[in-house]
Amino acid sequence: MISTPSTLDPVAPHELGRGPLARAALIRAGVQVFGENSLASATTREIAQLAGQNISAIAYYFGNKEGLYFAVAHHICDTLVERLGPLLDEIEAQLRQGNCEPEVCLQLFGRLIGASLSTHQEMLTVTSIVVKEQMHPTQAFDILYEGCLERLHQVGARLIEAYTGEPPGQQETVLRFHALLGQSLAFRFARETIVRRAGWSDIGPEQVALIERVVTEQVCDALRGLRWRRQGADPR
Amino acid sequence: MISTPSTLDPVAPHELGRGPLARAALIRAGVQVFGENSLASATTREIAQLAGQNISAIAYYFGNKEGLYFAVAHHICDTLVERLGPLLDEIEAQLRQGNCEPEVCLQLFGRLIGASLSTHQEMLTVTSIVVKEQMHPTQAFDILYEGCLERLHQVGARLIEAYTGEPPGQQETVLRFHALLGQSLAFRFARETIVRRAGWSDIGPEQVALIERVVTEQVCDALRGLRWRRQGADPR
DNA sequence: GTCTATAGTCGGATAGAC
DNA sequence: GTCTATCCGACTATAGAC
Repeated sequence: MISTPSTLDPVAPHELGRGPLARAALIRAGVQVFGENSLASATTREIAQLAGQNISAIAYYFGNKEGLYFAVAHHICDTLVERLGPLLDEIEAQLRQGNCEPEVCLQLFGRLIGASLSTHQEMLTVTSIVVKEQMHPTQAFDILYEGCLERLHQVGARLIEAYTGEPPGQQETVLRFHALLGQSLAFRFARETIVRRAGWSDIGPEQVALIERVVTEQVCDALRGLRWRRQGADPR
Repeated sequence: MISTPSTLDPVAPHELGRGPLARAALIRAGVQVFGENSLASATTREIAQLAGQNISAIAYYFGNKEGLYFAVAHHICDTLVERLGPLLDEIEAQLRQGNCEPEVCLQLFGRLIGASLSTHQEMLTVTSIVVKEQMHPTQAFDILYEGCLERLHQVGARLIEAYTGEPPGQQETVLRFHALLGQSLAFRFARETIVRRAGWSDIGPEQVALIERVVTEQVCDALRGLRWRRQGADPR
């Protein structure tokens, strides 16, 4: 069980002035509270209290609750870009080189899928917000999609093309990547089901390692099967 | 876009008395409203209006809002069992027979994964409720899990065991099924992302057919790869 | 910039008539 | 069983002191 403190640790004082510091604290508390509640049912009172700020600070810095919500969406993008950006850069560099060895492609693909597995506490609440936006998109989804989801999908699809030799830009490839990524996302979107079925009390590092092995194997098998069918060459 | 009527069609009078009829109308409206909102932010006023019932009827039939929510969870179970039950029965019958041909296993598995793809309007709102329970389980998750999710997973895992010859009851097999099912669920849990990436305006029958083809192919390739590795026999 | 006080709204639940 | 009226708590947003 996660103990939810009534106030978060103060934001690390990276030489932020008191104003920006209050802003950051509110955003951090916003991630937490919007993760556990919907935009409508989250209360500014709780967010302010968790951030150790006055309620009116929300109006002052973000206009209103919705404004804070959008700021939270931007912060989530920053978090995801920070986490996935370097890997995406690396993959794009490889793709630009042109001649990407099949084994290298598979390995990069595995890392890409694996990187989407993270189950750190902050990632869990972030996931919760992203899922809500997937099911009932608001303007915040535009922020998430244009800020990180789109690029992740583009790079993933291009990696599939590089590995299988499919012509670029096919819709089918987009679907393929979405489905393969789903193998990984299932452990975040349908967390409780797998926790119960596997008899776990939590998804910790051991569990992540297990999941990663299984998912990587299945993803690679699926891609190998596709490549074999397209190129008639068994890569095993 | 889906136009949401301010009142649902009256519940088909399957010889229900007026009391049970009001009950059914409230549950149906509850699915709708709890699908679009969280338990906390859904309002009994809206549910009652959509059901064409008086607000007090909720207290009368279900005690309070939470009671209605649990009744909705039971109704979702009934819906899912109705949709998946016959297929699960068929698969279990095959498994009991013992000697299940590999091709038959794969075909059944494909149907199982495909059946989880449904994107009918009612299924979409049901999905929304299930996802919320996955991320923040309440007592309603017990109802969903014990009422249908568990059996779906058990049958799926046993089908994998029958196909690959894995020893029964391995945790790894549970993870495998969860991940493979994720390929299908991704199109319901992360609907908006694929809609945008593919440039669709909706996920209609054509789109479902495309998805089903891709997902089935990838699922079968993953299972074939596993079987080959376990049994050293290339099934192609 | 930060805080208190409060206006104005809304929703769940209940009492009690019919 | 069904309905109206209402109580009471909780919320957002704002006005304005400091």
